[in-house]
Amino acid sequence: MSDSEDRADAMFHALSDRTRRDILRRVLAGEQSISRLAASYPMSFAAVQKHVAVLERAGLVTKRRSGREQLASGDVEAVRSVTSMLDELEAIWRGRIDRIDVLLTETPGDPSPTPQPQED
Amino acid sequence: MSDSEDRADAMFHALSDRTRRDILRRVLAGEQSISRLAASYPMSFAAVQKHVAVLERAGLVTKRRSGREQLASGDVEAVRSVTSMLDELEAIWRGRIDRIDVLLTETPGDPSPTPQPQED
DNA sequence: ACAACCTACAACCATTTAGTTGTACGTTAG
DNA sequence: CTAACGTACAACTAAATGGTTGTAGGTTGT
Repeated sequence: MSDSEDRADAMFHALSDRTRRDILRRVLAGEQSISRLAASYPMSFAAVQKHVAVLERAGLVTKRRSGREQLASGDVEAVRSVTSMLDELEAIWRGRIDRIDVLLTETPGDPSPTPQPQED
Repeated sequence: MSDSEDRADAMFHALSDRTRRDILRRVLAGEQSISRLAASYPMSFAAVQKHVAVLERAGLVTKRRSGREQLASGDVEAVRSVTSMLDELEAIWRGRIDRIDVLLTETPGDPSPTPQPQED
């Protein structure tokens, strides 16, 4: 149903942790094994593994197996899709949105099925 | 210490909830009272109040009192600052960062104070 | 004055999150 | 073969999150 909103939730959530942002920077700069990444942070291997999993679920990172290693790399297209969500917010501010009602969802539960103009 | 990282944490976290993103869209389109906002969502007034507070702490929204109403409006500059964080990630991917070691923080705990080249 | 309205905030609850440790399993090097 | 390495995953804990209800205080209109 709200598929793109689910994706947005996952992406922003993935980016809301500094360790994950740091991991993303590294794997955007170049493929890195999980253990290589884990060595960079003052936490357990499993913790870093989980962070990578969060990034992967959000689509910001992809994994590729090479022998016994798992190589992670960042997906710049996913980063761009987040940027465009923010650009959309900026466009709303500019008032340059054609059909603003499409973006201003009455969201979960939708108490106003009929799109009332909602003026004062 | 990691002041800008704290801010980034707060901003991305604020954006990671669809209700908050929707609220942000509305207040970017124009000032809205909290109760007006609350009427739009299938949750209690207090819940919406908390969401606005999260957005406010992140600096994405500012509040102004007008009589008995509290008017919230979106700060587009804050949105732009998030965009530039993402642009920075994209720049890393392009490999066009001058001093990448500044961005690739050894983060919390910093186990490698001496910036080793870290080649294979 | 008084009722209705808007807001603030505390207390509580269920779920998720970020971290830990421990175990298990495939892979690589001697 | 065996030891060391890289990973996966389950189970657990503490803290944060998103929601609720209830109470209280300032503002507005009649």
